[in-house]
Amino acid sequence: MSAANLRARVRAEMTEEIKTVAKRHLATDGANLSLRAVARDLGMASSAVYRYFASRDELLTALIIDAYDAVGEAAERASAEQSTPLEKWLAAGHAARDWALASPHEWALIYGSPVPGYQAPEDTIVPATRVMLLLGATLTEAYTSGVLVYREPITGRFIEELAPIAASILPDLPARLVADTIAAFFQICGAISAELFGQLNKSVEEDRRGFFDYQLRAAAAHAGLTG
Amino acid sequence: MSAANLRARVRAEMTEEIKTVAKRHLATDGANLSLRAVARDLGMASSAVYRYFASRDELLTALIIDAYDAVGEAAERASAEQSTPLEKWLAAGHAARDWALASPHEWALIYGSPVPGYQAPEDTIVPATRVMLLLGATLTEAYTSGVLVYREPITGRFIEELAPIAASILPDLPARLVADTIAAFFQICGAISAELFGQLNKSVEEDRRGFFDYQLRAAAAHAGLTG
DNA sequence: AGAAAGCAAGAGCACTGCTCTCTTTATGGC
DNA sequence: GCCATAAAGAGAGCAGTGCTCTTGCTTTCT
Repeated sequence: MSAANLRARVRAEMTEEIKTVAKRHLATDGANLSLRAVARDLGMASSAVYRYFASRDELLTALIIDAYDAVGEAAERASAEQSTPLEKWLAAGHAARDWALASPHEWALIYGSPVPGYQAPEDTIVPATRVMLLLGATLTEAYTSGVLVYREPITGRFIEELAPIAASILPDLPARLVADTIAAFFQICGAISAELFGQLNKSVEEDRRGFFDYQLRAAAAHAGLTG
Repeated sequence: MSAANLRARVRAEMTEEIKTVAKRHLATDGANLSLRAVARDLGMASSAVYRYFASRDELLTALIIDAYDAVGEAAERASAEQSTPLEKWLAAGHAARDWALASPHEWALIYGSPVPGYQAPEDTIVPATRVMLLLGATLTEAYTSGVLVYREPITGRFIEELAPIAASILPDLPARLVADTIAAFFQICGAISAELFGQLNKSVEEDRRGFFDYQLRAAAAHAGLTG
């Protein structure tokens, strides 16, 4: 083992350990993560943590990236186990919801209100689009295979704005379906956040999964995916 | 003026003044409201504020109630100016979005992630449902007047759970349309939050209103309201 | 008028993010 | 193998936070 790599490896392990403890704190104590408390749990001085993360915001950013990746991977994995586009769509949505229910504070970190003065850095936007791209890919598969009933193109300034970006990210999908992908993603996030943040106060308690499924299918149907 | 009422009136004015300053701080400094900073702005000791609000959470709760009322009133006012159900629906949605764009931090307070250990008290749930009830009333009008094309009832455990509450809140609406009302409300909140919290990173910049309108109409159409 | 209640101020506690200085330890060139 | 250098940790300290407690003062009620 080259001695030169030892420092770097120890540093990487320490960084990971800080994130792990921070996630545990997030899960138990909620969103107001205390750097000092994390340091205390690790048996080190709070100032030492600053050797790894320049600020509390930087630690949060790292956690946000991990969270995006975690939901993304959960959705992709669940989706991959299915065969038809609608099944993939539903599996992805339910996987995202399951992940959110299991890690509510991490969900709040990424899809709740941004932390006080926090400004999302560039590093976060790529992992952030992972779930949305999965939905888009599912629609693409349905569209190209003819399973999806495509109504007609729509017009509007937002469609013109969207078209160039759409062509580079989801090249085989008409602009309307790209708009539908984004809208569906927002709808799904909205449904999950609403459930998680207590918006459906007692109106549905037992079969929240069923209600979410209804909304998931509605979003799919609006894009023409009825399976 | 009875001297007995003087105290109460002064107290009410002071309470209002604290809320006003707190809202100003919220608008400029973001969500991490500092009670001490508010007190400083009012030229009083921080401990004096505790005569009016038992804790920071209680102040936040008061601001949350005001915010719910403000969106609710904006939506109701805009809706009342229209004549057809679809027009009312769209007006309510756009009014909510306009309010959110004008008061992003207050929107975050009510529809973003709940503050750390914050648990919504009972006082907030009535004003919180105001916008949703408006959507439900609009659908009721469309349904009873025959403008709405009602497909067929659906089944599901969540519908059974919903039915009794639905009957007491929106008595003239079939359970399916109550579910659609809630789903539409979640979708609209999701669309607004996503736009506000930066989820549509540069994909749509100029015509965000148009994209929101598309989503609003999609939610209406799913309930059978095409106007 | 006197007792009771309401209000404001200040000090203080325990906590936070963050910076600075000081000491120890590991690394890389000679 | 030695030694300057860079990295890492520890501790003190600053300015800020929510909240409590005690101390006075003022208004209200009896």
